[in-house]
Amino acid sequence: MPTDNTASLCLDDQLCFGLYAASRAVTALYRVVLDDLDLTYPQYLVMLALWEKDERLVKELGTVLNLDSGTLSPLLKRLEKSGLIRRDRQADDERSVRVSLTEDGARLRERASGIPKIIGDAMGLDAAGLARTRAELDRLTESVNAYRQAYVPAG
Amino acid sequence: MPTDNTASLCLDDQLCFGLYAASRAVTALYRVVLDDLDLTYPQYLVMLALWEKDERLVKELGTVLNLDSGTLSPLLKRLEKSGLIRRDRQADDERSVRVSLTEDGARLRERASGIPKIIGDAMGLDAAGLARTRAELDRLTESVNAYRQAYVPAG
DNA sequence: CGCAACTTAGTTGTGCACAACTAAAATGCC
DNA sequence: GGCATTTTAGTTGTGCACAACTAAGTTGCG
Repeated sequence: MPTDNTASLCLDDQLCFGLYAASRAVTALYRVVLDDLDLTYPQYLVMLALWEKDERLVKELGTVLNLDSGTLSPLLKRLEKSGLIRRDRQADDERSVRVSLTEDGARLRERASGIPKIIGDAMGLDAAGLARTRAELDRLTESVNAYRQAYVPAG
Repeated sequence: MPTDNTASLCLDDQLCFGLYAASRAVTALYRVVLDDLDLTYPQYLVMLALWEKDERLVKELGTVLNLDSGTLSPLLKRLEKSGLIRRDRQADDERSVRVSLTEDGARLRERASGIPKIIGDAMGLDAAGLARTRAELDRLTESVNAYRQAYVPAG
């Protein structure tokens, strides 16, 4: 048994592995839940963002979800192909692409309305526990990202 | 502002998105840290498992890391190609493949010894915070996995 | 104006994850 | 022994993530 968890090369001790495992477990649950809507989890996240606020630029979606165009472009193409979104070049700035919901895309929101409750139940946390864990993870994400920005290899 | 976070179709409120973001942030940090060792994060996890206990069956690695052969087989092939591990069929059970460290693979452990501290520092948590968050995530993973096992679509 | 610098999407290539499937070996039951 | 069942790795195909790059449009500065 290591005396210092923060410096052990042991799988079980590491928070990062817990994070990796938890994230995959949640995604696996989303997979079975979203199967009915024919959405993947990242696609669901894009739909969430659009249900919250329609007509977003690709750039905007990238900022909100922390994804680059290398991930978003093909994903959005698939959502367009399945008829949930439209993509059109902005007239006043031909570089930008505006993503908006189709009728089908907007309608899908109702069918998705029960999902947050399912996921919440599965996590077995009350509202306070959810908020607290979420806050902790947000803090951790920010801390790790800040550290990475400042990180210089072998320094 | 929604009155019930557990049932809102809002991106910012959802723990699962926090989890997804945190997991990707940590992986991104590992990417720059592991660049020096020419390992990806999942490859590093396999090496961790082998440093802890050498000579593991593929099946065993799959259990420990929660990965199936569809993920592990090509990953192990890459580790073999880069000279860090060996793979040989078990003599007494030709179905099984035993994965073991090469000299280079074993030696790499020393170069990796500083990594847990870097990651721990980046997370900005003391030992108690790390242990607590880890325990919370483990509980969450188990709860979500149990729920998924029992989940019947539209039920 | 002219052109370099920047911004925005998209493409290409690599490596996970995972579902669905295959192949081969071991097990167990008659 | 014979054969269905199970176990174990591996293969194939899809969809993220992300680095590196390209293409096209916009901005800003001389």
